[in-house]
Amino acid sequence: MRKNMRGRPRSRASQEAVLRAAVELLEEQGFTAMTMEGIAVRAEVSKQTVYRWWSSKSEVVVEALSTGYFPGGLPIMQHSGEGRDDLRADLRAWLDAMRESIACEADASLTQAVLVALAGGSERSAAVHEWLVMPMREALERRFIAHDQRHPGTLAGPPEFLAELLAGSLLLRLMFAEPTSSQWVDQLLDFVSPAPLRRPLE
Amino acid sequence: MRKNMRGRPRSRASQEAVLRAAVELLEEQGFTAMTMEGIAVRAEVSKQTVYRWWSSKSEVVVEALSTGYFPGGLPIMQHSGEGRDDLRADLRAWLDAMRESIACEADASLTQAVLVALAGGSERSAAVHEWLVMPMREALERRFIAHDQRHPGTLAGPPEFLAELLAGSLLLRLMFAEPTSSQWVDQLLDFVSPAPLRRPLE
Amino acid sequence: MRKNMRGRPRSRASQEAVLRAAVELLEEQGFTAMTMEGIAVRAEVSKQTVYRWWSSKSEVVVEALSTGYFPGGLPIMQHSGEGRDDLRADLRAWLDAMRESIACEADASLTQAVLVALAGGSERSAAVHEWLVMPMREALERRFIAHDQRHPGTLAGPPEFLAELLAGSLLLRLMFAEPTSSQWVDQLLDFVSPAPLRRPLE
Amino acid sequence: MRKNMRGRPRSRASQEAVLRAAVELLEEQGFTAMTMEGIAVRAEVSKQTVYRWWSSKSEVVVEALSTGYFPGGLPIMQHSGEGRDDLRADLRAWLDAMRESIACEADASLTQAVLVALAGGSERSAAVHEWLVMPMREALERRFIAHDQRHPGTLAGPPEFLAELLAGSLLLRLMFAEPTSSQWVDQLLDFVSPAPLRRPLE
DNA sequence: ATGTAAACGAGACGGTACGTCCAGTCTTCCG
DNA sequence: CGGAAGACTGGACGTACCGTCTCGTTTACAT
Repeated sequence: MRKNMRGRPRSRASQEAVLRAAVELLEEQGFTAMTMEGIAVRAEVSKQTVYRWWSSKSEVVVEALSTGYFPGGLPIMQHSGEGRDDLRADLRAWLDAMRESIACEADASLTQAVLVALAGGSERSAAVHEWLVMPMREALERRFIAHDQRHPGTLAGPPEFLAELLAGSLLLRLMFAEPTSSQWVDQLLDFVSPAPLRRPLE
Repeated sequence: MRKNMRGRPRSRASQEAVLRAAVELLEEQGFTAMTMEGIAVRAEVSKQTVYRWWSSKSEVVVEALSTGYFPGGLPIMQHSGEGRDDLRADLRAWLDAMRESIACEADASLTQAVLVALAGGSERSAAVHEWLVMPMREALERRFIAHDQRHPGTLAGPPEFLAELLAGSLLLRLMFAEPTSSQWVDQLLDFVSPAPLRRPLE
Repeated sequence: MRKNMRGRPRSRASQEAVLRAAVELLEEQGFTAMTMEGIAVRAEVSKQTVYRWWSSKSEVVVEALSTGYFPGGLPIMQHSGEGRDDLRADLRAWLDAMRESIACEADASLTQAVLVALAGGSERSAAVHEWLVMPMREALERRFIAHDQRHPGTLAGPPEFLAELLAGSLLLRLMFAEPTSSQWVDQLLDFVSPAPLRRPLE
Repeated sequence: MRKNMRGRPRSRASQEAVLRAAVELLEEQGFTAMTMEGIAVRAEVSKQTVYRWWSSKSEVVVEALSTGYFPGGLPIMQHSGEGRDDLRADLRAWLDAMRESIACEADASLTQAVLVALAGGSERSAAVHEWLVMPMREALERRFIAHDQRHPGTLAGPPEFLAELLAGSLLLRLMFAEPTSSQWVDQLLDFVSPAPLRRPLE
């Protein structure tokens, strides 16, 4: 049984041009300053075509960001490798990357843009939460769980809590462009995994 | 040396009416939907009078919130009293209050509104950070410090870190209306002060 | 020599549906308010099919009206019959019918619509003139000529002039929904044929 | 008792610029092609200012025309002068002027524009009738009455009828750009005032 | 008491973007 | 190929606020 697709099919070129334009303008002007009209002009597409597929600015932005048009994206926690399992090193690498993101104008404005995008209503709120907050939280959580399995009892608390606390703190700092010092990172590392790297020294 | 104050003095009534109107509209419509024009109408004041004293919507909102026109405000951590010093009980009380705030539509939308208000520029960002984030963080910090002085070594980490992590996590949950369970609160308590209140009982 | 007619032949059903829809919408909404899109929808025909055969709204309307889809049409002057030749009676009958048309909302708005349809350019102007003005003028003229042949010298002026003046006056009244009284009709009759029917009575 | 006029007064400059722009565009593009947006741009006025005072294109045009922004206007019947009283000469002069108007592109398109303007509704219809039809009719009527008083019994009919018939015929010819020959004018003169130039021959 | 001067209300102004509508064209599939 | 469906560009629509600008009015201090 085939599906009967009458009428001119949706133009992939237009769709992509809009999302690309949205990200460009988001970086250049920020969420509040960018306009639907501007997106259409930049994408060389009629305004009607934008409104046909997205009903608001935030919908365009959310789709653009959540389908990978975000140039780079926030740093995600990496696992150090097969044989190695150095949580402390992995965390430090990630926190350093986050430190750059916080200092980076573009990243900060993108985060703010996303926040503004969610201000409209709870539907959007959920989308943003799923796209911005959850990935960071989950990446951290997976890493913590892995570490906990290999070195039981060396974490300061349940993996999901550590993940949530860390994510919350970092996102808030990102939002307010509150820089993180290397000292702060050290303290954080000690806090999350106090034992594993200290005990050997004893 | 006297200051020469010619001309009609600023009307306190107008000033208050504007701030009151701003808060009302913030609750009713959210930050994005409310307008300077709407504020003027609601306050029964001419638009020019609003612009004479505040140059933008976010300035009005920030002043309104930071001078106490915020109806209620977020719960703040209380100290259990002179003789007593039960961190666990104080934290639980505060976390329960936060749980209600998170569930409360008005509080969540106000928090979102405030966060959005900062999206415009870094000047505002600082004001919001100072008004919204710092108070929570500092209240927690003070409490943790007090506890640490009485019961050294029983905190899971440096007071300022615990404060920041907790504040970050809670604000993020508030922002996204992510509810907190009592189970979650229990785990959090165990996490923050694992030993001090339990071990002595053993 | 046969003409080679390849492909699917033009659908008569579609053509008629379009013209019918055009007249319906003309009556319901007037010329300005009706749209090509609306015609297509009402006729249950694709927009392209409309554009394939008519290049503009006024073309559709003009064809619809000039091929008899006009419901009713303006009253036309009748000849009283073979043996009889009462110009005065015929004129009175026709003027009474026109009086009703002028009072009739639908007729007036249709006339206005047709006039508006010509506003675009001179091509259309000619078509409308031919369809709306000429018939009335010619019917009157024929009648006046017939009368003049039987009763020479009893008309107030050359037949073609009387016809033009009458048609002009009546169409203008129709256009502006300016009602005609029976008194006005009397005066008009006296004016057109002052002597022929009165003097003999003296 | 003074009238309290609060608020910034209406700008006469803007008002005039809009009406002037409307007439210019009417001549250049015709009624259908001109747009509210175009009027605003041409008048160097914001679109909102146009809509503040006129709710539609036809309102602007009608006001522009009825307050004298019409460049020239249709020719009006003149009285030949104090001592003289030559209706025939006056009529001939006016009909010659009308002949030029009919041939003139600008005049014809203006007349058509006015017609289109009235198509919207009966409110406008009345305004147009008052501005376009009545003046012509009344000027003719006044002249006929004057002539009738001096030379009773020399007119082909009641002054008001002659006026209406003439106006109707001429306006319809103007509308459809149907030219008038000098021969036609002669016949018309004979028709309107059969006696004055005929009787001497008797 | 009488200026003088700033704050006030009212509201018009030039703008910008909104979100909708329709004109025409183009692209795809079906009969 | 004709026709139905419907996406496309383009541009005007009428509205909502923006932030600025006159106005006439009010209110307090300074003569």
